[in-house]
Amino acid sequence: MRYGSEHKQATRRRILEVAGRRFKQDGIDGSGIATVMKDAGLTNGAFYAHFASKDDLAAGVVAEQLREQAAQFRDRPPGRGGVEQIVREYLSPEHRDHPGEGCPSAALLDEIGRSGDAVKQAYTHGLMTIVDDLAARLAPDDPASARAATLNAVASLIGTLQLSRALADRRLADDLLKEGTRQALAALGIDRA
Amino acid sequence: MRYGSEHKQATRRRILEVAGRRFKQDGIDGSGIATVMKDAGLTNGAFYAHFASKDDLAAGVVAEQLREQAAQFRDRPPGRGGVEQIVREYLSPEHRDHPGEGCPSAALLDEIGRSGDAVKQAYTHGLMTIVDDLAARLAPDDPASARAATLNAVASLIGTLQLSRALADRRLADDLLKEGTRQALAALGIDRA
DNA sequence: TGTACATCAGTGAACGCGCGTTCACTGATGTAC
DNA sequence: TGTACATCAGTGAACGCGCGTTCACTGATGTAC
Repeated sequence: MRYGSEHKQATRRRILEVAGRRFKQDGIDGSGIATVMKDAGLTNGAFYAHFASKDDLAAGVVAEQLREQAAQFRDRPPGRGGVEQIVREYLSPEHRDHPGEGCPSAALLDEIGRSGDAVKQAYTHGLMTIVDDLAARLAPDDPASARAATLNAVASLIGTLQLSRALADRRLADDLLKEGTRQALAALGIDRA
Repeated sequence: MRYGSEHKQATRRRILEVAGRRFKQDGIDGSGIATVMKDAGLTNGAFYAHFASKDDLAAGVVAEQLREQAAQFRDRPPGRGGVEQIVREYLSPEHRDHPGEGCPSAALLDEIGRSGDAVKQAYTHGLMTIVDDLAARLAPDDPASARAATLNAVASLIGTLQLSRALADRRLADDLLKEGTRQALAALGIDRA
């Protein structure tokens, strides 16, 4: 079946999207290609017309997920107000309870750390784009100076969300999100009015 | 072959130990039971004389790893000085480069978040023991008051180490560890002389 | 003290299953004449 | 305008392999007599 010229790209995008959700829910190791393709409404054989290997897919997913996250962050109100909103939503119980729709870093960070160079490169580039965007909001006159502190704050957010997902005690997890929000806003120099 | 009464316990401990190293290096999903048993000098069939399932092993590994980590932390100098030492070693390039010998939280946190209740319970109990020990060092007169801030600081340490492992850029990863150390010590109220 | 037996940690083959990957094939569509 | 052909995204069966788990069996040792 031959399709229009934009059809294949659309399919590729659909695979990346459903794979992103799957990977974030079940892990990369925990997700099979046949399942991903079924989610995309296709059969397993079609996969290799779009990606060279599962590793290639993982790199593509990581890049695409961070691109989407960067775009979502850019849609927030400008300046520090937008950062405050990002932090509060990031460390919300809703985000904790829906990893499939949430941050790729929180869901996949230690698997990315164990992955090959292609995945790590894609991750590093994607994350630093987000960090630079945030630094520009926090220190518009000299974003470079805020880069290190921003990267560290991002690491804290990721660790806090992950930990809140791993705790069996709901109250403890809720308290951690609240304390994390307070500390993150303070570390970024955002004080509530 | 029948052995002395303490033999089986020793074998169980050996399996937990090698599984801990494997899991931290390759992930839980990424480690097979046959491989773990071979590492322990046994064949696959013997596994089920010690554990009910792979999940049961995972819960045991998580508990044991955190017990060991708590013991290591208790061996440090007393009070805040010990905490400073813990933070500096935790966020060292050596720790980043040897996940198999390092912190179970940093290596496994998002897999633990996806695990069943038994694993999460074991994790929560083990981690809170460590957090309470640290809080007692930081606020000997009222450890309960320091609990939330300490838990949050631990989350930050974990996220920072994980992120430094996922970055493809060595310089960036090194800088993150340094900035993370600075911020962690400040957040815990430990100022250098 | 010497012998027969019970115990049980560990062996190793086998189970069904899903994995990542390959490949001969299909068939709807765009293109050439 | 109508027909023949080339294209190529997607199908679905098959590949070898390692997974978690089961189980009949082994054989060195502790125990009973």
